[in-house]
Amino acid sequence: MAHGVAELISDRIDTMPAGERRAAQALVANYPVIGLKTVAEFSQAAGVSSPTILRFVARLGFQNYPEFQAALQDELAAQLQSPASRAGQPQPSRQGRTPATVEATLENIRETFRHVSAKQIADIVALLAQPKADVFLVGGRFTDPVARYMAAHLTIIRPRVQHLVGQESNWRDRLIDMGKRDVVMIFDIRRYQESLLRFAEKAHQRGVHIILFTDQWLSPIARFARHVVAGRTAVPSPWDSSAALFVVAEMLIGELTRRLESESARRIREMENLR
Amino acid sequence: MAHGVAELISDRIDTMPAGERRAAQALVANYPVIGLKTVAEFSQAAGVSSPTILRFVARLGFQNYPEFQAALQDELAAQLQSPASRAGQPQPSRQGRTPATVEATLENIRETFRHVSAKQIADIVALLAQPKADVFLVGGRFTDPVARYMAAHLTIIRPRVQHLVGQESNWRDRLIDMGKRDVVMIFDIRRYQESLLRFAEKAHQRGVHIILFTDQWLSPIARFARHVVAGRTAVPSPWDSSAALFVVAEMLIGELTRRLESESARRIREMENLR
DNA sequence: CAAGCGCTGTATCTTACGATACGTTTTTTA
DNA sequence: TAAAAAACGTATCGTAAGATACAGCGCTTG
Repeated sequence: MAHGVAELISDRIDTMPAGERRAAQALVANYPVIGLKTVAEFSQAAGVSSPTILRFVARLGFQNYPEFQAALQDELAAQLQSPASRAGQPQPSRQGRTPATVEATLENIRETFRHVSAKQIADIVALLAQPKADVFLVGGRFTDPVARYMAAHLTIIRPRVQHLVGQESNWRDRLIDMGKRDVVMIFDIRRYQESLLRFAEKAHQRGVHIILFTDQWLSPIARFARHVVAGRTAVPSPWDSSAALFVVAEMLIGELTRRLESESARRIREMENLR
Repeated sequence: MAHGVAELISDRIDTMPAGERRAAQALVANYPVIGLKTVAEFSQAAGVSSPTILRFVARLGFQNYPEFQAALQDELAAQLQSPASRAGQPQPSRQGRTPATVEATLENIRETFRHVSAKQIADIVALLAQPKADVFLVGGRFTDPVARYMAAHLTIIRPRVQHLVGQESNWRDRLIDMGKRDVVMIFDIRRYQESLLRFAEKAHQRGVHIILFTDQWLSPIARFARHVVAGRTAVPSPWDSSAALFVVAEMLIGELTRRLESESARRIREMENLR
């Protein structure tokens, strides 16, 4: 039983009363910096009183607060001196602690962006920046939340954003509103959904710009798409990972916000006023 | 002229008298841990007297010793969050190709998992693995899609999963179904939503296990939560990033699936038959 | 070599930080 | 449901830690 403070906490957090557990969680969330501050600051960050902090460190086995801080400092000193934490080398220690799926996800994100060119990003952002274009978003069974996430942000920085929800028939009815200068963003990873393919084909026939977010094996919708972003989805798990597409979505939101800076800033200000 | 303390020192060390220079060297030698200790300890380690230490920090431009320590702590907090900036040098390799927000997101994910213990994951998975427990998910303005994503998967591998949608009043009506052995998963990052807090408080009063997914500054809901997962959300963008929480969600889904392997496999097979 | 200036340490003071006693509220158990 | 136990926060206290005044010493310079 090593005496790393963090390990002490995860060992004993179950036996702690509510207030002390809050202290523990606050410390873990910003480990270890909060513990180096004064009791008053620590207690405020954790939302409890000073005595609760002191009872917390006492429960961890320390005689007093300075002793607790000394332990954190020693730990920190050891950590900063070990060359392992330098460079970008993968930490040997905590491999196995982090599930393999997370490691794979990180690599998926990196690999995804290796295959997305700056020009492609610029082109997509340019499409989305057109103020007169209507923008529609739709996704599949597991990817629709990503579409929803993107829609939630887009709605704020520009007008005419619609997330298509519910049944396929609902989407189809919206086709009537789509024209040549409009944009549809479709999220579709395997197993690819027939309904999305049918919808994409009809949208394509109306001349809409289709931006497809799919996996590396490319949904058949790629056939109709103006832009295709292929995210890596494979992880050692029964499920595919949509994390790479999620990060792509966030990145596009950020880039578009920058591009529309002046206009969206004004728009956001107006929104605040309406509250 | 950034005010990194280390840079300040190397800038001004030449203009310092002998005693203060010894202080500077001692600090640089075990940077920054010595500076976090008391003036007395610092002075002893440097082999000078206390007032010399105080004159030293005054020369660096700090009004008093606590202010100096606060600067070190802030620096440390920033450093621990993005080891990329370790040596102080900017990233050499892939600048320009990958947007900075993506790099930050990758680091956020890594850092998030650095603060999540294996035990905590196991505990949460154990809660979610109870077949008789009802599981509810709810999120805020931008995080609700993450809750939805998780719900979409959970629904498949276990029964009694419900995503709470729509108005706050809708959620409240579901409180009636929640009991001591049930679980509520809440996603809440700043700006924290009052409505979620109110809901969490009432759920807590009913004895429900609350699992909170928040940012590193901890939503006030942490007060009521049995488990708190603090994801890093800061990116160089006007928006916060929920990607780390998204990856946490995927990881939990994967772990739970493994845990429920036999049962969920049977369940999935039955589902296939129903198509 | 002597005089002046500046740096440093000792001693003292003051503040604010950690510790604790106690009353109130909450939770648990009979 | 009531009684007992535990936990939490408020208010207060003692002390340790940072700040300062001042004297001694060394170093530089004329």
